[in-house]
Amino acid sequence: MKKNKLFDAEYKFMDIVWELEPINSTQLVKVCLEKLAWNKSTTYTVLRKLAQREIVKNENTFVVALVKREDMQKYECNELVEKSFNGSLPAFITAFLNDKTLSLKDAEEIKKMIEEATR
Amino acid sequence: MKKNKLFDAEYKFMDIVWELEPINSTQLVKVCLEKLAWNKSTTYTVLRKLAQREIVKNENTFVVALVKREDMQKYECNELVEKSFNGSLPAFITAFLNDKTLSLKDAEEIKKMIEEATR
DNA sequence: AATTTTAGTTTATCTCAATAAACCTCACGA
DNA sequence: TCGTGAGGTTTATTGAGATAAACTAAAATT
Repeated sequence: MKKNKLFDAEYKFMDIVWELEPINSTQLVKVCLEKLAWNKSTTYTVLRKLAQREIVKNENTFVVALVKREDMQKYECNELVEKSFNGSLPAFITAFLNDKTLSLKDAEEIKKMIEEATR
Repeated sequence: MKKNKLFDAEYKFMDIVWELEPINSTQLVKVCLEKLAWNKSTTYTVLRKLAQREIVKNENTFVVALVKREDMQKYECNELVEKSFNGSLPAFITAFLNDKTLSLKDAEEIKKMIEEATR
């Protein structure tokens, strides 16, 4: 199992951590109950597993992400583009844009990014 | 479970089907043995499950994908961008390009796609 | 001091993905 | 006719994700 791969439940959990970190574990239990309908033990189990995988840390009852949202997003992007598109961003964009239209704003923004990333 | 979601093993199987379709099922068993080290029954099991989910069909011993590679890629793109980037292609590209450089060729290609998709 | 709360762990259960052995039927060739 | 191969299915097992009840110890509160 790849270290950074998050299963659906774990992703939902991390969404909460990323939004509220640093957060006291008892408070986290309350939020997970409210947002995910998880009982206390579920939360502690997921927390312990993710801590073992060094995705979060739980120190002095405070929970902090070791892998930040941006890092996880980057990982996911790369995994998908590598797996399904041979590492080709143009191929990804082709698939994504199929049948879609872009707003002028998004188009300008993307063009700017492309300029800046072009060597 | 979402109909189009492919687990790792299923994805590997579909890679083979997409590449070789239409393919006779006994031949498919041989290829899966060679490429994935699967025994015959594993292949027939995965095949049956995917047929039940209408991702492939197996008619008169010939196996054909009902969901083509392009369709699956499109689905995966959309799922990821929706799940992690609120549907925003620019946000996806920001995460993907982090620290990366693009070749001139890729940059031109992307710009062209962006122009064509802009309303 | 007794009780409650906090902050966990251990143990358990269910579902299902991943893989495959054993079994089955039919058709064809020796 | 018998054996083999094709083309499957049934039954089984293991691992792991998802969830949580029961248990535990320490700290805080009454």
